[in-house]
Amino acid sequence: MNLLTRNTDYAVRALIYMAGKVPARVSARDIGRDLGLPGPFMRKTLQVLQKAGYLISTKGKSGGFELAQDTKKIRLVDLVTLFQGPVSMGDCLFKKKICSGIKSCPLRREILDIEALVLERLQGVTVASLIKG
Amino acid sequence: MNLLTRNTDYAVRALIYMAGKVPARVSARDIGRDLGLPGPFMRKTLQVLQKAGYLISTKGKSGGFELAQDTKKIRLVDLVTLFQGPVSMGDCLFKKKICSGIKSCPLRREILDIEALVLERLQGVTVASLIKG
DNA sequence: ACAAATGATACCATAGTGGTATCATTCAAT
DNA sequence: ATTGAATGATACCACTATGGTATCATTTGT
Repeated sequence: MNLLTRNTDYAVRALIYMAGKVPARVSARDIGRDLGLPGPFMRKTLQVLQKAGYLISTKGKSGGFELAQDTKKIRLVDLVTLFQGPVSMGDCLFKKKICSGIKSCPLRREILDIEALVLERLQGVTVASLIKG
Repeated sequence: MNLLTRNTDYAVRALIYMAGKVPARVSARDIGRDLGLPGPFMRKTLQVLQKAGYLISTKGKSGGFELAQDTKKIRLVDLVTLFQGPVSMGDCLFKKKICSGIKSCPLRREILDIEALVLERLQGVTVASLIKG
């Protein structure tokens, strides 16, 4: 079990990296090289971040990516959601009709409780707080 | 993301089912039928529980499975571990040498904190507490 | 014109998961 | 003794998510 996938992990690391970068604009290739991560995959990840509004991209020679938002506003929970879908830890119970008759399945309630805990924690973490921490 | 896999989920449901069963001995087939779950898969799951010491199995006609332990002693965290491996949410960071230089990677610390929370909760839940709840 | 960068896809390999099938073995009932 | 019903132990299959590569088009500074 893994709370973060590589995708999310790489995104966070890239954002932290970019926050301390002057000049702001960096290419995916360079980030990949500096962080020791596969360049093409990093690029795909950055494109997702761009589409989501976290980055501004510039095409052409000497192009690249730069932060579009204050790192205080980029929450870990949103990055997880972006790359891994909504944070829900009890999907299987809904899709299958196992619990159909039982309104308050104790197992499901327990899982949802834990999910709420995790969610709360993830909401409190931002890229900025990670840099400070 | 899912905290429990089907395997674990089925195991928990089967254990709850068996706890309220008289006579104690039930066949995998019957459990599957009564819970609306695939029989052969249920059987495989029960065999894992048996090997782990949670169930006693009896072969032959009118054989089946029965609880080998007090439901108070069967913790959810142990079932998760049994079917899904140790509860650790930050594996990727260790295997890859991303964090190698940085001793106290803030992202990793955050994930480990959350992991500890989840672990604590899972340790507090038993089959017995699920039945009561 | 050219090189370097992103945009957008398509593609591939691998692993985990859910599930089925098969054969051997045991045991109760007849 | 024979038979049927059950587990023990595997082997196998299908599907999906994930990590990662490759390709072609487009943009842009030099």
